Amino acid sequence: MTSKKVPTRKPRADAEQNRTLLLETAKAAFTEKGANVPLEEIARAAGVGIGTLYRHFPNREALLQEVYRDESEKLAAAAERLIANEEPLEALREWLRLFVRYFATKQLVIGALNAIVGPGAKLQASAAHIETAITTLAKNADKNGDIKLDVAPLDLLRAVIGIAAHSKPGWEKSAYKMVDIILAGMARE
Amino acid sequence: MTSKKVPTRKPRADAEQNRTLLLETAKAAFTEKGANVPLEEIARAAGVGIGTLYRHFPNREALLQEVYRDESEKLAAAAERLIANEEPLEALREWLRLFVRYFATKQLVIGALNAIVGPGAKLQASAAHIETAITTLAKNADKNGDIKLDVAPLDLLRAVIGIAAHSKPGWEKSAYKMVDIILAGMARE
DNA sequence: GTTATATACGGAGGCGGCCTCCGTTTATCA
DNA sequence: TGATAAACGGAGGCCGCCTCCGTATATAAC
Repeated sequence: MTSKKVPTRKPRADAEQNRTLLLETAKAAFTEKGANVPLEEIARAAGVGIGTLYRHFPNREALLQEVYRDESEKLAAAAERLIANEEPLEALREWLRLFVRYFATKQLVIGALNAIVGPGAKLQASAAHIETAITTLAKNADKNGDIKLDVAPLDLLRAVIGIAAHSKPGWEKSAYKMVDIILAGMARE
Repeated sequence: MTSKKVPTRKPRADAEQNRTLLLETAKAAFTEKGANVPLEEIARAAGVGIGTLYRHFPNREALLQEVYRDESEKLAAAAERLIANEEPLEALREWLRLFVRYFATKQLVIGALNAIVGPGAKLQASAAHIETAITTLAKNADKNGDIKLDVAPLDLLRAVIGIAAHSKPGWEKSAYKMVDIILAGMARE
């Protein structure tokens, strides 16, 4: 009972084109104007009807997830690389900085992060990647005796995001410092 | 050039009544349903027109500010008391916990906090109280050599709020832990 | 090529929230 | 008991979300 009938024919070319086009347009729009751009504006900019946008992405979160799927995958990959090549604690620290940087250079902030780290997040695609990454890194550092992990790994991100969400201009600096503070605070003496 | 003509007569009684009524209603509504309740719903619940609500409070933030002015003042008072009676570091820690508790028991979270700690916050009433409180406490602990204060005091709140904003059920626990972690991380060894 | 049909398109329109504007009502004061 | 400033209320404009469905078209079978 997986897929009813499968007399399906090949997905239409125009559909796939539009999908891609929408993703590109959306990415630009999110970067430029933040995660709350009216979806209708994105559709217009892409030259398609609003209905088409919604057919491809049932809601804003879905669109955000897809748009930042790349980034999430890169972050996930970075996590693996760091774990392989660095001391656990430094791996964790470096990854957190990477996280900050990724979302500093995009105007990603709040909206998108809600999709990833928020309460409702259906742990899909990007969300899952991010959560796996931070969890692995944190547990790794914990097992290695570097830190005492007595908060949920995601809470580390949440704290950092708190900074991102509220300070406007150069919040990365503050976020970096917060990373160091938090790691220092979790260190086993 | 302070106040043009002052042939002003006494503010009308019904106006003041409505204002108070609105504040009470709003507080209940915010507590029950979070900071995003439709303002029209509040107006309706208070039995006044939407116009009246907007005349008294030009926007949602203004309303939130007023509603939580009490709490802010209490927090400010607590800060003074703690500074007078506790070791600087413990004063800071205790106040941060108080902060968490205050906003845990109301459904305050996100929306309201944006008004206080967010980028646009016009540093009005409550916002000013809170900022003064945390700044004083932090600097106090810094001068006493307990911590090395190399982030903006408000960033401490922001990190904690980050937790509040994303974890649903018992986020206070996590927030408490984060407070301890952060303070430990800022400790001078 | 033609044709049948599943697939995709577009945008009108319903809904709901924000906020303004202004005609009506009313408390205050002389 | 007016005259008048103050306050009220809610209709309506605007905007964004999202759905629905009539229309257009790429695909595949012939």
